[in-house]
Amino acid sequence: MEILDCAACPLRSLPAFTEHSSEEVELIKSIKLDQIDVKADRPIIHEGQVDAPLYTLFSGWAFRFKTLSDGRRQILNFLLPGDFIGVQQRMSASSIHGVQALTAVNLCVFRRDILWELHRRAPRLAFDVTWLTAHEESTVDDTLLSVGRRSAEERIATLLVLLYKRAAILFRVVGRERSVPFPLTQQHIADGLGLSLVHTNKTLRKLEKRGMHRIVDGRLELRDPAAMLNCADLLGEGPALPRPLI
Amino acid sequence: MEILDCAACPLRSLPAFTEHSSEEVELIKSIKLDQIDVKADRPIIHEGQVDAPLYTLFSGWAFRFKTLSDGRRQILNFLLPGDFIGVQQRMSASSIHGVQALTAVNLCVFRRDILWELHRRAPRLAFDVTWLTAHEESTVDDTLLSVGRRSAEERIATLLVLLYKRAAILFRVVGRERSVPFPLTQQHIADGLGLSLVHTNKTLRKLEKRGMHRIVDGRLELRDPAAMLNCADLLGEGPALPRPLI
DNA sequence: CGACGTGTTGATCTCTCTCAATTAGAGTGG
DNA sequence: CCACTCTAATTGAGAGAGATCAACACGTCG
Repeated sequence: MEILDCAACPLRSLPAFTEHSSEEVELIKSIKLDQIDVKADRPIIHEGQVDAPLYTLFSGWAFRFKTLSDGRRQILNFLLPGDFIGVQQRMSASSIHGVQALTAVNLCVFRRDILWELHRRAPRLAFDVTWLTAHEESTVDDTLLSVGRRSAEERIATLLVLLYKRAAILFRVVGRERSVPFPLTQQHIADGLGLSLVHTNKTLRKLEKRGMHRIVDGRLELRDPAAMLNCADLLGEGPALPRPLI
Repeated sequence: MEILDCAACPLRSLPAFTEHSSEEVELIKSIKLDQIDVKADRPIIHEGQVDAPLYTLFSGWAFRFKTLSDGRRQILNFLLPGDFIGVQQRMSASSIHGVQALTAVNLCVFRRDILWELHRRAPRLAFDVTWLTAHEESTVDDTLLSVGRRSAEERIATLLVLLYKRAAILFRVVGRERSVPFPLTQQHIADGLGLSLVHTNKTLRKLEKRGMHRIVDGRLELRDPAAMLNCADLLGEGPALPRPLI
């Protein structure tokens, strides 16, 4: 893919995102190194990698994860367009996670020292980075609550509702379409919720038979949003809108 | 307690923390509103509270948590002196967590709009805030890995090791003392690891009988650090040092 | 002295895991 | 065009880690 001009970035024009000043866009443009493609299921950042650059996910889905030495894997959170990748690697020496493409993705690549430069030259953008970081943490908090205290049914309902909401904002629902893109395999769901693959399948099937949702052709449809919300014990937790570095 | 002069802050002089310039200290001083005490087991920030100020934990232990509507509670992470409290509340409209004192604590209170001011006037300090936020997220990441993929034994070993390391840095081990302060009840451990109280007790007891640790009089001693590390599947994950806003 | 919080232990119960086997679709090569 | 392979989804059966229920010990405190 051709390197896009940040000033014409189509992502930023989505209703989900707030405005940048033209100087800010210029700065972003000046620190953008490249724009790259990564194929589905390929690593973006290896677990333990320390010299990774910073990325903004431009298109496609990805996820952050950690693994134990015997291979058990936990997905920490899912990344959608506009999400920032690599702040933790820059900031913390310890406790590294990997990032992997879930679908084919396209990434904007930034100089790895931009964080400091941003803080010096564009406090507003730096503020946004802090915002995004804090926001990502709150997502992990939600997942931790699920994995620690919710039953398998509740966990899955929660995940489906939250991902549906995020996807619905980013991928405008066309016409009377009631479904959103949903590229996760059941293995991804299992690894994201601390469940086994088999139990994930059975639980998913149970919810589907109850008429609560349907996953077909890589799309998710919430057929009974009320029941889903109820099962998830999520009341009015509207997701806040991130301000991506784009 | 008397309001301390930031310039003379005893916390900052600990080897754990890096230097601030005198201008930075002046700025911190100027945005510091107060210094308050909160008794053990008392809320610092209520779940759902939106107008909370920002705090730095000056002394004592605290924890962040979320609860489900039926009362199930998940502790997200434990807070020790130097930790920052309240960034998420400021940044994200959704998904609020509570913060509660675990022991009696003393907190430095900052104006709630300092985040923006910091970014404008002291980029280096703002950078530190981003650092702390990212670092706190990596802590939650570790816990999520534990809760999602580790057995009860492994979870407890992991928690004990990580808390021991943090506490050992902050509360210098006196003389040939091999123990660190450890104010958590078994209920806290259970809520932090997604386990039931009973099972937490039995697992703790099992590890203790194996000679791996001892918890007496609010202090934790790792009697067999190697076995602990091995059980935790933690190899060389030295905790990075935070730069607190103090 | 009784109430309460914390820790301890035994006895069940069950949710979730592990093992195993089958189906269906997509890709590959001869 | 047809074996062959691989991945993802599916379903049944049995096993087990951890939950729940219940009782009791101990120290602190009003």
